[in-house]
Order: sequence, then C-alpha cells, then structure tokens
Amino acid sequence: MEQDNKKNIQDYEIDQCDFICVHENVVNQVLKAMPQDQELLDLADFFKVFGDATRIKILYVLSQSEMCVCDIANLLKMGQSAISHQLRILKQMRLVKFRREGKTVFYSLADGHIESILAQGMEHINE
Amino acid sequence: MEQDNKKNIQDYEIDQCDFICVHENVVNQVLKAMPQDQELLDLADFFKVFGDATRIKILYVLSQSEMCVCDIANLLKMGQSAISHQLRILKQMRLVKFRREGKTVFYSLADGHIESILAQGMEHINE
DNA sequence: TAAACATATGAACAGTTATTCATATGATAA
DNA sequence: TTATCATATGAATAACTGTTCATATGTTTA
Repeated sequence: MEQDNKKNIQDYEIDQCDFICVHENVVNQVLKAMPQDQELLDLADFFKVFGDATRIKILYVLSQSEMCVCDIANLLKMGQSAISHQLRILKQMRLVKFRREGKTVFYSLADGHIESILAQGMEHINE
Repeated sequence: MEQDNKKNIQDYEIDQCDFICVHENVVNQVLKAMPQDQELLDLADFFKVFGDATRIKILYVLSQSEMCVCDIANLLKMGQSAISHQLRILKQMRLVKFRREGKTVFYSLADGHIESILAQGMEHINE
C-alpha cells in the first residue's frame, strides 16, 4: 500500500524539471500572486467558447442583429441541430440570451462585453 | 450518377432548415456585412489559444514576469515537455516572445494586448 | 383533437488536441 | 572532445469536442 505522507515541495517538483535552472526568487514571488486555480480554469473555459469557428460566427451574426435559430443556420449554411447545440453552449456560458415568440426563439448577445472582446481579438489578428 | 448542376440557393438551403421560418430581410442584410470566412476562422484560432488551462496559466505567469521554461514548469507543476509544446503554440500565434541566454530561454508576453484580453475575460467571469 | 412547425437533445462517430515518453538539438563547462 | 544541462520535438495515447441522425419537446393552427 502506498504511503500518503506529506512530502516537501522539492520531492514533488523533481519530476517537472531537474531543478537546477529554477530562478527561485521569481518563482516564489509569482507563486504568491497566483489566483485560485479555479479562476484560471474558468477563464480558460470562457475563452474556449470563442475558440470555435461556428460559435464565433454565431456570436458575430448576433452582434449584427437578434436572430432565430433557423436564420443562423441559413446564414452559416449549417444544420439546425448543429446550431442548436452550439447555442446551448453559448447560453450556458451566458454569452447569449433569448426570448420566445410563438414557435420561434430569438437569440441575441448577452451584453456589450462580448462584442468588445470580439473586437479586441480582431484587432490583434489584423496587426 | 449524381448531377452536379448549379442549383439555386433555395435548393442548397433546404437541408439546413425547412425554410419557412427565415426572416429574409435580416438574413440578407447580415449576409452583406459578413466578413471574409477566413477572418472569422482566424479569430476562432486566436481565441482557441486562450481556451486551454495550461496556456492560460502560462500567459498569466508571464504577465507577472519573464520566465524560463523550467520556471514555468515548476510553477505549474507540470512536465518540461508539456510546457515546451504549449510554448511552441503560443510562439506560433505570436502571443509570446523569447530571448536566449546561454542554455536558458526566457519567454515573455509578446505585447500588452495579451494582458488586456486576459483582464477582460477575468472581468466577464467575475460578474 | 391531430397535424405542422421551430427548436432541443441524446447517442454515435470522426476529428482534434494535450500530455507523456523517448530522444534530439544546441549551449556551456571541464 | 566529452559530459552536462536546458530546451525542443516526433510519435503514441487518451481524452475531448463538434457534427449528424433520429427523435423528443413545446407551440400554433386547422
């Protein structure tokens, strides 16, 4: 049976690097200022949503106008199901909101923040 | 054998939706303002880089200080190889730059833009 | 009520991706 | 030169993700 005793930090870190090259002052200082691991995981999940061509296109067209699922599918020349699945993800991440009108569901961007992030991304790639 | 004749747009779009629900005025107007497909693909690829926990962490620690590969591996408690692979991606996307000093390679953020995008993402998830 | 329609969703499959392992490269020191 | 160190990289694997297909849900109209 494996022992689960507390080891000192060096023992753990030995696998990561031979350890001769570490700049301890820098590492220790940054370590102190590190946010909760969970916060960075959430941040990655947030950006992950923007990291798919279909979702980017959906966000883009919604930045132009509120739209129903079928409109989006036609604009993007994709199946309704695919769009619907992606909208669910965008909904879960609170990037879009929606309102129902009879059989139709209209989606729109959750807030101006989203457009601003898209714009900043555009700026970067057009440099 | 299937015919490959040019069909009108309705024929193509029939697969995407039954087409009774399309709001043509909206769709046509947004269609006109659509950026090149390639631009949106590039944008998705750009954000994809931020959509991974390891890379987000790397970008975060580099926002605090220039650092060598080994430092990053230790901070993140990950293998040197994993970090090196991710740094290559960040390099390719021009998110980080590096300088060599003897055997050691120091990485840093390519420009202030990156920090600003991280900050905006943080803002959004802390709302 | 039944039929038609817009959207949502579960399961399956294909394609992608992050990590690990082994090894290569490039630099310094002996 | 040889040994050592820091980093890079190719291949393999495991996990994840987006689309499709079939079907379900919820709404309106006949």
